[in-house]
Amino acid sequence: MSWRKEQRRAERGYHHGNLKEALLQAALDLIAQKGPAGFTFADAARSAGVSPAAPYRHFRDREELLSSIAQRGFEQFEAVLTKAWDDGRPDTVSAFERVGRAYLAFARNEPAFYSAMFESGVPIDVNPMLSAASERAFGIIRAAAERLAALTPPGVARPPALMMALHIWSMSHGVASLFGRGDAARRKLPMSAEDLLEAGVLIYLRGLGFPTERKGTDQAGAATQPPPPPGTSSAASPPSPPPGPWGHKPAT
Amino acid sequence: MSWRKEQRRAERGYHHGNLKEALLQAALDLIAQKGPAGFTFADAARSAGVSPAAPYRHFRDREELLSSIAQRGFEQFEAVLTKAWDDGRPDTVSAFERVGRAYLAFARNEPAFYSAMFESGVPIDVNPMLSAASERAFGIIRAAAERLAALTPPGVARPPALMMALHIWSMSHGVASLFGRGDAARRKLPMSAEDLLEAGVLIYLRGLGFPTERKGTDQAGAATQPPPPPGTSSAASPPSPPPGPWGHKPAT
DNA sequence: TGTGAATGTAAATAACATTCACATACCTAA
DNA sequence: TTAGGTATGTGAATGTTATTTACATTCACA
Repeated sequence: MSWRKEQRRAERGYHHGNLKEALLQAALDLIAQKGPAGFTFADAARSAGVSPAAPYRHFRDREELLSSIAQRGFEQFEAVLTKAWDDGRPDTVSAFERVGRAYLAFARNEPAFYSAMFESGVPIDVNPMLSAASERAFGIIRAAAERLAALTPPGVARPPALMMALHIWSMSHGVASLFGRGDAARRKLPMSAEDLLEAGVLIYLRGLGFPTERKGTDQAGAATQPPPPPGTSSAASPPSPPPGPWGHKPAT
Repeated sequence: MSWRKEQRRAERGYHHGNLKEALLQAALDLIAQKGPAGFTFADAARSAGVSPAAPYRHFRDREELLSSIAQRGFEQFEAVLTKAWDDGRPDTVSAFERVGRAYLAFARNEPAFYSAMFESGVPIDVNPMLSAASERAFGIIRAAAERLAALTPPGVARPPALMMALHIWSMSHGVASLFGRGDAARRKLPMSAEDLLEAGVLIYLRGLGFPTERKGTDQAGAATQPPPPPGTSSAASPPSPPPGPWGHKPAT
């Protein structure tokens, strides 16, 4: 009985009542603390106040628990991205950038989910439910890219929308993975990960022919406006340097 | 003695003679097979034909072994990138793209090193040797970005060279991590990771004002190849499609 | 050749994943 | 209401791993 943490019999009899949920939550907490590798099945059981064997009634093994967490993560991720995309309102480009920020915010706010999803070594294509959830989440990015692709100015080479989506995903994941989380593998940055990603996406979009000039702080430029050519040279003589995407706020 | 694999006493007496190297190599093989999480200290010892306690004479613990591998990985990585960069020959842009391909090739050819470096959960800033090696490797990308920054056409807003380097690194890592390796976390792609990254980098460079159809704007020797001309539209289908940024070779 | 340092071994401890026989609680059909 | 089936949790096992400790062997070298 030494494993029984704080649970009293009065509170929880022989049956836990909601063990599956409790285990998922406990695992999430443990991953947040010690990374996806550091989490142990036995620890999750301990947190939930059950014997080390109890979890096997709900998950085939440790990996299935991890896989379940990853799946939930993708579901929440999809919801977050969907909300950020907001079907392209108020305009495609600014909504697209908002998706990028939402991506990073998710990685930062839910590091446990993010690790489980992308860094836990769980194979996605083995579990159909998991890969479906992953596909749905990526579908948001892809849908946004499709809309963006339809707006690329003529006269500019345009990659397939899928490829654009993959580029954005790759850069987002790269930034999140290398610089985005506070805990593990921290690398010092002279800027915030958010600023880094935003600037990268803006440059990328400019490479696709989108006008990405910003005025003042951070409102959206309309994507349908006539292209004001990208900013004046920063090397020229700017009396008031354009507040481009690469400001220099201190990193977190 | 059951752990003694195939080693004969005649070959290796009481002392192994080169255990540290053997352990590093064994660990590398194990990581390549089963991922950085799947590798066990005991297994490495078994592979080397020594007792489970022997490795502790050479590494404080399992993590130090992993850390050593990551450090070596960064050293090899630096060498590879240095060679690819070739000090910007024959011209800065094509050399830059070659660095991108070399990045991906390293991730693909040395998945064990790459995992140890970026996905093993080893904290970089704890070990000074490790973080120094990491910095040196990134220094190559940064140096390349500096040179590139000096060439950005006037009239285009330009981010700091460091930021450019971080963008390229992020996209490279994102592509490598999400799509680059054959074994773990495989995601199906309608193109090769190499093509994906190359196209992404080209678009990014275009966003910085670089002409991606190579003409004598600022470079001495264009890249010996006819430019990957971004066709005006993906709808256009030339009779012999050039190996443009977004070709469609089947993924591996 | 003797000695200390380096290197390897064996045994022990503790934690973990996983399985299995068994215990207990819940649920439903008679 | 109750008997039995099912879901859920327990305890005790097995086998593996990380890590430590006391001890053994070999090497380098004075």
